[in-house]
Amino acid sequence: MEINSAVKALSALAQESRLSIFRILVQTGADGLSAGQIAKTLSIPNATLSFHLKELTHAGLITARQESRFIYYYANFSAMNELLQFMTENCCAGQPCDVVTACCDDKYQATDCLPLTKETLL
Amino acid sequence: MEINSAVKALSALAQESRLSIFRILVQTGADGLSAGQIAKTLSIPNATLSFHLKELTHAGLITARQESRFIYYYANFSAMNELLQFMTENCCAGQPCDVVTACCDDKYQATDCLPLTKETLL
DNA sequence: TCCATGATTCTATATTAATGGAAATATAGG
DNA sequence: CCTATATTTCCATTAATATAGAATCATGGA
Repeated sequence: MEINSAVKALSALAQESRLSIFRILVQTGADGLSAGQIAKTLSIPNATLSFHLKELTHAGLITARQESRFIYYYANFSAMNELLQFMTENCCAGQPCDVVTACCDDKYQATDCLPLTKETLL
Repeated sequence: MEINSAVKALSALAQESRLSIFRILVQTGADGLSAGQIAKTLSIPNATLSFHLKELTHAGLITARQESRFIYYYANFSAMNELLQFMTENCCAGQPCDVVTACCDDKYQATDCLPLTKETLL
């Protein structure tokens, strides 16, 4: 990841409404939520929400999928992981710790650190 | 962590100079760098750097330590970890993965996931 | 005390972003 | 085709942030 993409992503998240939107999408997972559901949940006027969704989309943090009249938005987990990795890259010059950042993305989970779920916890 | 702190931290990082400053401090670790060293490394005018250092400090992401005429700045790793955790909290409603975010902080490393360093790798 | 060095504050200018009502667009069902 | 619903775009207002030269403050050595 290059710094410009990271700045775009961080700018997108550096706003209360957008951070809230992103977090509920992270918590919702792959199915996502429609714009209307988000607007209702967070009590944000439609026009304002639309503006914020565009910002998050342009930053690559969320993706949209149309289903009939509804547009479902869902978090882009690999974008999030790339951002986390970028922020913590080469932490402490590699010593005495390595950085571990992973969320919902096989690519990261498999190579760096297996997540501790109820299933994998022995 | 509450959302206002997270927004402050993200706003602080959502700027190219500040993100660069933060990253080299993350990479430098506990010793940190003096304002002058940072200014020289990143070719940022003193007044501008001072402004950005204040922003990062107010956001809680870095801390300063005076040593004679020099002021050393260093990353606040627990603030960073709190932020990472806030962003990924309750990811996918806890299924099918758990979130792992940790950097240079025993509290996080010990409980969630041991870092894979040359020493701990087997 | 005087000077050099490191860092911050002051200040003015320039740039960018947030907000939400109203109008426009798109889809689906009757 | 007409209407209801879902969402976006347009727009004007308001507010916040970035930049860096010059002045100021703080520390330590001669």
